[in-house]
Amino acid sequence: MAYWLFKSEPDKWSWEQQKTKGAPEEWDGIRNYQARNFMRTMKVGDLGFFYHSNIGKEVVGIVRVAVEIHPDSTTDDERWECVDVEAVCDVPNPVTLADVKAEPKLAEMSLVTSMRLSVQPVTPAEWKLVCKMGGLKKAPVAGKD
DNA sequence: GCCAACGTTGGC
DNA sequence: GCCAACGTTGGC
Repeated sequence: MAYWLFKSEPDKWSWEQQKTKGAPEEWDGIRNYQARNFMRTMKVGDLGFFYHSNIGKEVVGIVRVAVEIHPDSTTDDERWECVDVEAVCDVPNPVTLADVKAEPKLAEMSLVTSMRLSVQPVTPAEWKLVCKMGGLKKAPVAGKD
């Protein structure tokens, strides 16, 4: 079981839309091999941060992988695949990019080191710390319902 | 809105 | 298989 971070521009697909959906939604539109390769390794029950890029630049919620890798329905190009994710809970105090950069323990986070990667892995230590910074009393654990 | 970083494409 | 040109992402 693993932890991830999913980036979305909120004017394209926001956390509010994800929550309103209330059901698994395709994480489609990924056109980057590295990001796709990470999605290929995801398992049902893996958890991820929902990050708003451009507007907000902050971690606003937590999602769960609900459906493993399958073709991206928004393209006929068979190279592009995606997973489905569903909203789990809010991050009560959104953790901004500035917050992450200001925390030495998070200096190695992909969010900082691989700025343009839209789907990226998060280590268990990073997961716990960002959950704590976000005001969650207990960090959700991947693989549990 | 600008521009730096970086991934992808295509000519050779 | 190199590398210049180009396109996109995303912070500022």
